[in-house]
Amino acid sequence: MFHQQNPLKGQLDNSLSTNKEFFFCHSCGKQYNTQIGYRRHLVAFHGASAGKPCPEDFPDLLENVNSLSDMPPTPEGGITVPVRERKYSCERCERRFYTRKDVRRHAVVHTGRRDFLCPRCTQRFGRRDHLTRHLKKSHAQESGLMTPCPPDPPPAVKEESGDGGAVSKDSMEVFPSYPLVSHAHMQGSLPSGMGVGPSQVQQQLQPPSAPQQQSVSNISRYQHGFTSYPRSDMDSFLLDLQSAPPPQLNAVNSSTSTSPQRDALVGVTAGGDTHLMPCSPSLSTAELPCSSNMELGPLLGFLPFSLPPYSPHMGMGGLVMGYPPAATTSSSSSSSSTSTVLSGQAPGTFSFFQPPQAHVPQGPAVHGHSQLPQPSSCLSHYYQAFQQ
DNA sequence: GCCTGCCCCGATGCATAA
DNA sequence: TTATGCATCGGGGCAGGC
Repeated sequence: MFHQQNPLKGQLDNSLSTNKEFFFCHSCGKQYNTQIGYRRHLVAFHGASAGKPCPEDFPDLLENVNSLSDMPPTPEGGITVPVRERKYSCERCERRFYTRKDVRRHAVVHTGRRDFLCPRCTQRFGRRDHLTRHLKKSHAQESGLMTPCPPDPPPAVKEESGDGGAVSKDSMEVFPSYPLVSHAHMQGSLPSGMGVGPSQVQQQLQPPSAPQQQSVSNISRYQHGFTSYPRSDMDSFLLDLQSAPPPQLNAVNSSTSTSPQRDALVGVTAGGDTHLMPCSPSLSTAELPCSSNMELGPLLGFLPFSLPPYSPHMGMGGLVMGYPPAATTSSSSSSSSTSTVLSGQAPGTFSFFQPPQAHVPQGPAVHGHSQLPQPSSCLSHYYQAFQQ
């Protein structure tokens, strides 16, 4: 808790390293690997909820709490807050912040936009730094595997180099190819940033693309202890894929395809009767193509199967770059992978429309988001970023 | 001064082992 | 069922570049 600020800091700093430190409860002798666990223990057993985790050990807790309080200074309230004015307020919620940066960043809460897509999984983030952190924490190993393929363990699938922008220098260093582009669009719009946890997103997302991009070793990691893909979901999905009729060519050929994104996925395996899971766990790493000849862009193109589309109304407005529905259909039915589209090699597939009109490709409706506009595909996070 | 990236911190939700 | 671990979310702060 706060009481452990100083010692904690060092511990947290080490949290990402191999040096595990522990949080010891002096009251009951329990030991925890994480600060969170320790704090929850305090709350549960030592009345920390009242603001007194372990009073005997940490008398300065309340003081720290006060100093960290988000409440405005209340002269009579006894909360001693540094006299600093929150000059910048949010237009939508009256909340105030110290800097404009904070206001902009806060806007994501209202827009629900998650423009920062993890190239390794379907996770999306509203903030660049969160994505960066996610990459470092959750995909660090994969990034390590991007170095010249070691014979053993099996190499990871390297991301196809997209023409998308990098999310950050850091991210680029870790993931030189960063196909962020184009999907940000759809992501954007989770119903609302508020109350939409990762798992909720996952429930809307078909969980697949991540494993498709994972090495075998990494897949196991996703299946275990990785909240982004509940194991049950992943298992069922894999079963689904394996039991499903091979390529949805019929879907491709027919306009009844339920999901353009799915079509896009089919495009990945276009021409063959390969399954939708080219990189499924069953795929030996020897079969994993090198990044240089593997197009993974399409894998990302289908991500938000049933996600509520990006809503320009919820966003900051401005141009939205995307596929017109028709173009989406045609491109998806084309034998060429959508990566060409994503890489902008398919002139005419992109269009600007402002805002996306209401021709909603009615896939399975996402409950509770009927008010949201349709999927306006392919909005580069850059575009969105510029809108801010 | 502003913007951006990064980090820290607390809160919270989900998954899982006991 | 509960306790715990892990991940994300959101706000604050700092440093560096422009």
